[in-house]
Amino acid sequence: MLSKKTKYGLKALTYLARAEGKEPVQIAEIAKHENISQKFLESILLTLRRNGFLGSKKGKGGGYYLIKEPKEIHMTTVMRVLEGPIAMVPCVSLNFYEKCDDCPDEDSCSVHKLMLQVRDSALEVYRNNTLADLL
Amino acid sequence: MLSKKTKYGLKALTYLARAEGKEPVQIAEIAKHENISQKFLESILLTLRRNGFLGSKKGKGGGYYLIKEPKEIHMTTVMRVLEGPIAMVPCVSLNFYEKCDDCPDEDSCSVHKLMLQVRDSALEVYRNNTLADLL
DNA sequence: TATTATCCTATCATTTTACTAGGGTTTTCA
DNA sequence: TGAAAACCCTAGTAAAATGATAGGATAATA
Repeated sequence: MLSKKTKYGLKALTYLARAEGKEPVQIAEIAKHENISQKFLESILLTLRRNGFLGSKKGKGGGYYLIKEPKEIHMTTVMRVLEGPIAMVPCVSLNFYEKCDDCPDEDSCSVHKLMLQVRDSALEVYRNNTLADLL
Repeated sequence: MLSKKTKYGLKALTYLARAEGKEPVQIAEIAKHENISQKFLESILLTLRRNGFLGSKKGKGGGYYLIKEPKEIHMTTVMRVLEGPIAMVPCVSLNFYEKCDDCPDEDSCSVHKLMLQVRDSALEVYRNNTLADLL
């Protein structure tokens, strides 16, 4: 299941992309429009800022804004930051690889075989989508 | 993340497929070979039996066995039984559809748009794989 | 009838998730 | 200059899911 964190993060990014070129957008405004708990959204926007997706401005008239063009924001990176590994098992993860404790041989493991395909198909989707594609 | 339940279930099915044609296989044997907690595996095999994948025999010489040919066991059904919905959000689920509380309009929802593609790509993989393909 | 092995329910510890609390800090603007 | 606006940051917490265990009931076999 997609976590709410990721879901809300994607919605916030979309909202900001639609408001692009204008003034910074306040957390409260996004939270209200997208029906998200404001405090929770605050923490999500914070991680998006720390990971280079958003800029922010403090004080009155402040808020958040995209620091890249929507077409430069790839879903692979968004998903990895918000949701974590794209692979469903660590032993097929490109960026978070880990060997299974139990499994002695990956090559003969049926789970490995299947999840490799699932990972590749998900990656293809994420690679083919930027924020601009979701507007 | 793939749950251990699904992972172990897949491994058990694979094990049984490789032992096909022979006598029923005992839980203990599968648990040992695949490094799975026996009691946990017991409950998994039980749900696989209840969902029509396995047959069982009690008493001495008993155990579990496949009741279909490996090539008749599709990953879509296995995944749905063990892991639940294939979709990452209920609003794009074919078999477990649910409307989102927050989202007023699915057609304009960026999350919906993206997750629809992810679901389709995962489905394609699962549809193209039977248990026989994983051996 | 003793042994083997599945069947079944309940419980439990751990982890993750989704969220809340409660301030601190910076900027703006009257 | 000072009050209000808005982001910054850490910590905590309730609920749910997960992974596993306990303990016996039932059925088949020899």
